[in-house]
Amino acid sequence: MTKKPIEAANPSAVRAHAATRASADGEEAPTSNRATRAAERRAAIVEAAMEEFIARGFAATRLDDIARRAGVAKGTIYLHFKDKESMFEELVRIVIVPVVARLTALPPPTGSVRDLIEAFAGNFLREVIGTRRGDLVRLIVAEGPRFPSVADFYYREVVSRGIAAMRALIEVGIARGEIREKDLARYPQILVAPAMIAVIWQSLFARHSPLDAQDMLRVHLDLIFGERRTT
Amino acid sequence: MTKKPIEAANPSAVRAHAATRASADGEEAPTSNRATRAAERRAAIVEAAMEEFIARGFAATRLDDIARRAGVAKGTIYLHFKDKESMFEELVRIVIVPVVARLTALPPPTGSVRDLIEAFAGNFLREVIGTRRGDLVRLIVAEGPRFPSVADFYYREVVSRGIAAMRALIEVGIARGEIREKDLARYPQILVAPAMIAVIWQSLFARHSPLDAQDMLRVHLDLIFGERRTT
DNA sequence: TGACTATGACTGACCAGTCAGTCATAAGTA
DNA sequence: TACTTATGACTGACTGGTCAGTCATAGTCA
Repeated sequence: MTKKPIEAANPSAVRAHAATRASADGEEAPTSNRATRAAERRAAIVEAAMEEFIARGFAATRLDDIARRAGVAKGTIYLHFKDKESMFEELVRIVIVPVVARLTALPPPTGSVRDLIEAFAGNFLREVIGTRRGDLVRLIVAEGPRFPSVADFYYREVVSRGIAAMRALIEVGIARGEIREKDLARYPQILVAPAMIAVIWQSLFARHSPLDAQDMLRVHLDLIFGERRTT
Repeated sequence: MTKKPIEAANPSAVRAHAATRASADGEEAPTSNRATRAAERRAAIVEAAMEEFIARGFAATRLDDIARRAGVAKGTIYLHFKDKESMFEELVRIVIVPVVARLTALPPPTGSVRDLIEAFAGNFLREVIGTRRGDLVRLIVAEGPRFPSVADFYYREVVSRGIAAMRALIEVGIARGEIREKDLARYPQILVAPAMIAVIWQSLFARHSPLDAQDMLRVHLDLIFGERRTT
């Protein structure tokens, strides 16, 4: 059943193997510690899986491709993840959580609400819009209906928190007289909408007509807070 | 190769056949005209395909399922469409075109810019948000990167036209003094963003927390045009 | 050496696309 | 009109290829 003779007669298999290891990434030092190695491989798999899922979507992604890209055999994937589905679900968690953590680590509440929101938007711009992470958001929108657990997770960890945080900020803004439109507190989605549109625009239409997300967000904040004094 | 004897001995084949025809849809009158029949079937296939593609995405949709849902044999699909991919592409065209046609058939330009935009938003709300068509938009966002032709079509027929139309309206609004924020004309996306968010929200998060899209759009227009006199 | 980790050939399920055959209807004929 | 022949729309069993997941074997570390 196995092809031992052929393999024995074909040392290139070993060479190819070693080559894969070495060439997968230029940096990979042969870390001795076992746990470290495992963690590195897991990270490589996650990275590769994200690339593939973003590029092809869940159903069309082949585990063979993920394995090849990660410089790992297919079986290895199954040492880290139960199956394709749970790999996708874990992947989303693994990638989203640190982003949320970084974004919610807001600077101390100094200055105006507008400054606060501007700082937040700046982070979002840097961390999400036009990055691999932005593509992940699009992927969640795409696969959400087929992965209720992913949609639930995303709603719970990102959307509901984000909405709540924005609502709190808006309420402060209204109390301080920075924001006129009182009903805005009922729809924090309006505050966030252009940022989401920017994310989607960058992955779908950037090559038709590029979008200056930063400038657009500025205009949007002008709309909400009134024109800014030209600082 | 053929199973003539078996079929001859098995009249159920004929019965099954007739049954399929009759039971496919309760309404199907035995239209006599051949061309009419063909058109009906094509429509049934398109309808079924849309349901399946929306529910499962392109890659995970089985043509067998589309055929069953349309009450048609798989082979029949290939009489109408070249293959799965071009079926998907044509499908998007077939469904999008009439919607655009209806939405761009604007009422005569009476009244304020705000009234115009409100009428448009009302149509959009009725025609797209929370409907099967809205799900199709989500599907385009999802599959766009893998179907450049679909993304291109959508950009050309829907996005660029929509943006241009909105920009024109905004410019009139600015000229007439209805809209303060002059820079808005540079980013008509901001005007449209909450509507898009509503579409996506309804397909992903409606069950977590329903969204009153109509009210939200009203608030957003208040933001742009200023509070409305309580008519 | 013994336990743990990694490999990749293999299996079986699944599915897009095909095509030989059927049959309702249209066209032709008397 | 009534009867025969031609057409092509429609069917669904079948094929070839693909791919998730398995597992016997090989390699590695402590």
